[in-house]
Amino acid sequence: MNPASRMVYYAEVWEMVRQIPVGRVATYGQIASLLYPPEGITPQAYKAFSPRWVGGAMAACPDDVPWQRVINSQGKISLRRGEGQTNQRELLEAEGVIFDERERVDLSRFRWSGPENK
DNA sequence: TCCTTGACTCAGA
DNA sequence: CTCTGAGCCAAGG
Repeated sequence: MNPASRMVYYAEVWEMVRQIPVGRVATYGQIASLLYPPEGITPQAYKAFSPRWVGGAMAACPDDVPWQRVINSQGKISLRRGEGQTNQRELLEAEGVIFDERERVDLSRFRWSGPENK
């Protein structure tokens, strides 16, 4: 897959993430499932790896993307290796998202319901 | 070209 | 519900 296609995909991810309202969170897999696979990617490959691509997109996201609202399917914050603990949790708490004592979010309560097919 | 790693997920205990 | 382990395909060294 060429770099250009990947950038386009990243841009789509960011666009989707920007639609997550304040006080809500979404999972990597959820974001991925809302987007169409990049060109030249088989459905199987997409299913298997899209969550990590979303992660990759987050790693390179612009400042106007609320990356902190994207967490893993367990409701926990995932950080890139070596990346020190950021204040992602504080950012979310400031938006009204509640973390339990194990730094976990109750997805059944804060999970973003999707683009609402506006 | 080969080998390791990955902001993940799902199934099984 | 929580903890472990295996697997997914591509990118990067």
